[in-house]
Parts: sequence; C-alpha cells; structure tokens
Amino acid sequence: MTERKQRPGLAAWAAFVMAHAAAVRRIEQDLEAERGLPLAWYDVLLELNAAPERRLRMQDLSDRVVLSRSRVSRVVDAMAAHGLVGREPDPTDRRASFAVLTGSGRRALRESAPVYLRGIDEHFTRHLTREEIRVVQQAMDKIRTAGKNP
Amino acid sequence: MTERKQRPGLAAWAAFVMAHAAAVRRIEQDLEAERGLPLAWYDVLLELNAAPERRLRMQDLSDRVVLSRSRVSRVVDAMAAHGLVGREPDPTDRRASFAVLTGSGRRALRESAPVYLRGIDEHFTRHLTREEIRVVQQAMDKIRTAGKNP
DNA sequence: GGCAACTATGTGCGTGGGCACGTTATTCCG
DNA sequence: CGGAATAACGTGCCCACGCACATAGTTGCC
Repeated sequence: MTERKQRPGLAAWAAFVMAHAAAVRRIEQDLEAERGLPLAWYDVLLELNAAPERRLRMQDLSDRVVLSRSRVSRVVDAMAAHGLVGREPDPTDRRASFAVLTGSGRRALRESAPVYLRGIDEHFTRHLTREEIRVVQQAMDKIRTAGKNP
Repeated sequence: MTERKQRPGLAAWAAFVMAHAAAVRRIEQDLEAERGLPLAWYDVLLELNAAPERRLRMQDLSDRVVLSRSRVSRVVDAMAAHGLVGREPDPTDRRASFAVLTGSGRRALRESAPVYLRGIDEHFTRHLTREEIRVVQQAMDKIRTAGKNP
C-alpha cells in the first residue's frame, strides 16, 4: 500500500538508529570512564531522587527507566550491594518492595550529574538548534506513546 | 556552564532514548514473529544486497551495520550456517574475508522486506508528519556524524 | 470465610553484544 | 631484503538484557 512515501521515512529510521547507537555509547563511555557508573545505574538514581520520599516500587521504577522489570530487580540488587540504594518492604503490600535512595546514592548522583549532563550536551544537544530539539522531542513523544493503552 | 539551556535538551534526550527502545522492540518482535529473522540478520542482508557484487568485507560490513566487528563475524557465521550468506577469501588480501549474499539470502530478504518496511511505518514513520521526518533525519545525521574523523 | 483470579516480585536461562587478545598477512621504511 | 609497525580477522570471556516460570501475597466474589 504505502511504498513511495516511506522511502524518506526509511532513511530517517536508519539515521535514527545509528545516531542512538553512537550517542549512547559516547555518553556511557564518558560516564563510566570518569565516574565508574553504568548508565543504567545513573538512571535509577535519577528516578529515585525525583520520586516522592526518594523511593519507588520495582514496578513503578521499571516503568520510568528503560529496563525490563526483571532487569531492574538485578540492577537494584547490585546497587544495593554498593550501598547506593536500599531495599525496604512495603508495609501495605507485602508482595511489593521499595528501592530507596541512600545518602551515598544521593552523593553519587550529585557527583555524576555534571558528567552526565555534559555528555548529553556534547553528544546530543550541542549539535541541534532549538527548533530541532523541539521537533525531535515532539516526534519522539508521539512514537513512544504510540500503541500504549489500547 | 550551561544549565538552563539544556533542560529542554534533557527532556528531548529522555524521549529519544525511550522512543528508540520502544520502536526497536516493536519492529523486532514483528519481524521475528512473522519471519523468524533477527533484526541484525535483516540489516546484514540489506547491506550486502546494496553492495557491489553483493559482497562486502567484514570491516566494511560492520561500518555499515550497527554492530561491532567482532559481532559481525559471529552473525555472519550463524547466517552462513543457515545458508543465507557465504564466506569467500579476498584474493588480493589474504587476511580479509568477504561475506557474499546467496540466492537463499536474497529470497529471505525479499520475503522479509515487507514485514520490515511495514514495521518501520507502523511504529515510526506513521506517527510523524513529513516535516517532522525531515527535521528528525537532519538532526540524527548531525548527531551521528559528530566527532567522527578528527 | 474461602477459593479463583490477579498482581508484584525474584530467578534460571538463553541470547545478543562488545572488548581484549592472539594470529596471520600486508605495508612501510632503512 | 628484512624486520617493525599496522591491519583484518576470529575467538575467549564477560556483561546486559528480557522472557518464561515459580512464588508469595492480595482482591473479588459467592
């Protein structure tokens, strides 16, 4: 049905995939080189810090971070082993489990944030005009939320 | 240094990452469900088909596909085991090794292409206007080619 | 109250992916 | 020409990731 029209879309898709691979790797390498923090860990710290009481149930955490629920469980374990987060049971639902940010975790977040923000700027934002940023964000939001709650 | 200005850039970055994760997974699942073809395999078929004489050296192949060289080596092995590609030595350089598209590989490509194109359309292009597509591609190209040959 | 359906989580396992290294071959000087 | 630097591979190894399943707990309904 659609064949002529999606040619430009295809080129855009290819560029999209390659740009993502390049930017993510560059940012992650900066972060890991300068702070020894995996990108996934940083994301968890960030979301927990933004959450009320700096705590989040596993399910909610995996909704906010780009990770599967099972992966989140293991990441939180590893971070807990390093003292960046703690695990607490939910008193109102004994199935559930909170991940809570520790003082050490907040510190790690504060120390890593500059590196992370600089990475995003250097490898992403810097190369775009304001208008491009606006359009890209708008487009990405539409793609992301497509085919969600039916 | 930059702190106010990159706030919108940060939101755009987050949307970018999430949109990529969502779209890639959706497309890959469609492809694998209907054709049993991993996305990486499809990419290799595509690049080989577009190459002169439908052959490419490992190095060149990994430059075109979003995979490390070592990964490409294994992917080509697996595809060769399934008869989709062949391995041939380069007569002019005995270190090098060509991956060549077989008839079976071309057939697999032809059969998978519709599913793949439909996936890109459904999960990516369809949600964007022409103008958005144009801007996104332009932006992605700039990001991708940033910090390449110094 | 008690059983069925549902939900939140953790874990075994297979897959995909890249880095670092070793091997073989080519090129570049001297 | 001969050895040193360089290049193109393939492979061992380890990690990230998600799926499917098992488990424990909750809710709904009669």
